[in-house]
Amino acid sequence: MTATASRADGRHAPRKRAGNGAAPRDGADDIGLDALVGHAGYAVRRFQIWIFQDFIKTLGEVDIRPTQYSVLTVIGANPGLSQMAVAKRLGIERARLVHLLDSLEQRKLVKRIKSKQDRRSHALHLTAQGETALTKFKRLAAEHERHVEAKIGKENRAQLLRILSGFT
Amino acid sequence: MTATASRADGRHAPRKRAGNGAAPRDGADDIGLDALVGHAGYAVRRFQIWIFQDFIKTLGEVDIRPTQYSVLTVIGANPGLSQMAVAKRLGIERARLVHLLDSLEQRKLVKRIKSKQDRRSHALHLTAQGETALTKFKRLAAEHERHVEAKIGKENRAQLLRILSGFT
DNA sequence: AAAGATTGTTGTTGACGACAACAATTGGCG
DNA sequence: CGCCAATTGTTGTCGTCAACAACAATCTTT
Repeated sequence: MTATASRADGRHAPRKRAGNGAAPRDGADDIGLDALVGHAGYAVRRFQIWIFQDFIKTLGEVDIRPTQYSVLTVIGANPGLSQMAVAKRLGIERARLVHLLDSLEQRKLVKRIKSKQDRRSHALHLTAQGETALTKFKRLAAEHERHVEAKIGKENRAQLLRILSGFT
Repeated sequence: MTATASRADGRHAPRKRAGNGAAPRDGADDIGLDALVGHAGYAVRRFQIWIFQDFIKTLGEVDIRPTQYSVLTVIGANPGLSQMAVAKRLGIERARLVHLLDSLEQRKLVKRIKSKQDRRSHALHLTAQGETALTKFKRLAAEHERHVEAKIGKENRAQLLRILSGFT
């Protein structure tokens, strides 16, 4: 055999100080992402993780997660909606919404009222407690939104909302 | 009971044709999101769902998901990294990376080579098969990226990448 | 050499999306 | 009218993913 480190699989070395083939580099700081940078999905994923974590932390004192907040907001703005309508509007599976509403109803924030027009469906309403609570949630959500501004800049946040306005 | 649909909880109607209190509106088209619009997190979540679904579909023929793609890309660009380094760089739990690598190793795309410097860690490399496969994956990923451009516009995509460049 | 930290691994928990099946009810159509 | 298809809420399963906790093997520090 030749002296050139076998490589029985017969491929060219990946053009980047691949070296001996068993030398782990740690650091994790100077690692190039190369092709990964330039992928919109990757950037969006990382940002979405950050933004959700900040939301969860900022609304941690009231124990409200982003999805719960969106449900409460939609019901608050459109009382009487059916579960199907809420699910469709928010892009949530109606099966998933069942559990979300179970939780929110247990916490006395939401009521399911049996509709008389369509006895299959429920008309969703905020309770009195739910409305006052939502006011507080909105205040905390606004605080979270300010964190976003502080992170990416007021101008950039506005641009972001404009660019993604088609997905709401 | 009176004719006014009880409302024993005694609250004012939430200012929007709440009406009888048990009238579900369907449609799901003309539902106002009100406060939800204007939340960066909501727009980003919806967009992220869309973009991932397109990625999964576009790379469906090769059965590669976004996270798998990111792992392959980083390893391909930085051969010899340890699992810890990859996990830290991509913001993945090292526990999660174990399963990801199990899968990729079964498919002969990645090799775990026991390091001689630090016998706790593994040096990660693409196999020959993995390198040629990654080339194809990148071509499909570029196609996916063109879908994104078609969806939000070339200019907006560039702006998005610029705004979120701090999260890569 | 002993104590503490790191690496890979296994396991659990909980949120979440995707599906499938089901009972009750409604609506369409012959 | 009566029957069949569709809709609504519900329950359940499966797979992905983040967050922890615990552990053995190994390194590092003292």
